[in-house]
Amino acid sequence: MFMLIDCDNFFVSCERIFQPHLKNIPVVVLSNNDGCVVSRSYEAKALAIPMCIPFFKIEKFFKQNGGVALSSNYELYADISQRMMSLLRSYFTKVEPYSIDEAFVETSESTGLLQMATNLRQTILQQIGIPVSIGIAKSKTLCKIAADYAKKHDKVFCLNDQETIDRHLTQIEVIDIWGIGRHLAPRLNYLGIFNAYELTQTPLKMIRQSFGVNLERTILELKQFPCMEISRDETAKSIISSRSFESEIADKFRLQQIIAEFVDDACQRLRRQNAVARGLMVELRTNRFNKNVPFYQNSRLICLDEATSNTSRFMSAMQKGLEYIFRPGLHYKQAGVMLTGIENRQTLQPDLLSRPAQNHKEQKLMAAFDQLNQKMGRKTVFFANQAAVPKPFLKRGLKSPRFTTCWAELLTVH
DNA sequence: TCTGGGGTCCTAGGACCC
DNA sequence: TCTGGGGTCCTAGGACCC
Repeated sequence: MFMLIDCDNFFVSCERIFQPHLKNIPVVVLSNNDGCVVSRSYEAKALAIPMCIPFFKIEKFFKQNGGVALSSNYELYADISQRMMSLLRSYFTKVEPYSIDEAFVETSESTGLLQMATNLRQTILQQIGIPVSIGIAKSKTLCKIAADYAKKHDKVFCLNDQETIDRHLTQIEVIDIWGIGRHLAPRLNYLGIFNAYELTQTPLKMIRQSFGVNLERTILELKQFPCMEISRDETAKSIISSRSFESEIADKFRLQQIIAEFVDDACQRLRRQNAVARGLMVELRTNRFNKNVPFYQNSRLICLDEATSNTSRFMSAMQKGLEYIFRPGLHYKQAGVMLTGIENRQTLQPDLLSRPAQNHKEQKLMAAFDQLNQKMGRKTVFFANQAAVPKPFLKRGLKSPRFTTCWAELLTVH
């Protein structure tokens, strides 16, 4: 059996751990640049604040109704998430963190699961301080449906008896099924398929032919035939670091300095996973909401001769890629980099022409680099194409302190 | 005025091989 | 007029997720 542990209103719940005065009032957390609403308390949902709405569109209404908005504090959320994942790992051997606020677990137990989940929920609430909902079923897709139901009712729900499943599936519109989005749903509706039960009654052969293997799997999962395992692959397949800017940037040098920060960030994350990457893609975008000038978006993938985690190799690749895609005169609103072709260092197939001694030296250099920055503080050492004191390019005026990851911002009790 | 930042997987099509 | 059959690998783009 699978269980899905899904945090309730995760970002808002994280903020409430250290700021109890935020309880029982409407709270939203905003995306970078305080752009869009990305997490809502139940009180905010009751005000009919939609997910992902640009904040400026509802700011006035929200504040008039006593709402509090916060900039996103990803360091805090990531730390709380890690605590929850490690708690789950202490109870289950098969744990798959699916997103920052969700994890699938697998258990060989088949009875007493509802009680187990209820206890787990209590433990997480007590030890981490986050309320969760738990769905239990024979497949991940059914777990998703069970967890959605749990969220609205008793916080823990098990879908394992065929009659209950069929009854539930008739209530679920196809758009609300995990794996069916805004493009597939209308196509299914056109064929007269509106709810999840109707979908399970559709011939698989036709689905496979017209919609591909993913939808076929989804249907099998709805019929209690698990098609997705718990993934234990800890190494990411790609690492992205990208941002929109508060205001547009036309200056190449400034842009290059900012993208260097993204490269540094992505490479640090790469090394934390004990992995190496073969390529770097750099991307630029102008403002897609500005109707007065044409939208420009371009990216370039630079492949390295050999997989590495040495930041300087990726810095050169970035500079090279930027030359291809930078157009003078344009005003850029967003930039980013992506590391691709990532492999774990342990299982890496070495290059025939590689120079082990050189690689070893580079590896030691980066280890020293990371250690210095860890011990002495961020940016103690940095690359020459980065700014010593980066000029901020993000709007984040409503951010809470990094209560758990920064000594200077610890919670103080008066 | 103001509009996020991550990820995964699959498929189609092109270039190439014998 | 008519032009095989079997592959691999890579990339771009699309669909989905949170």
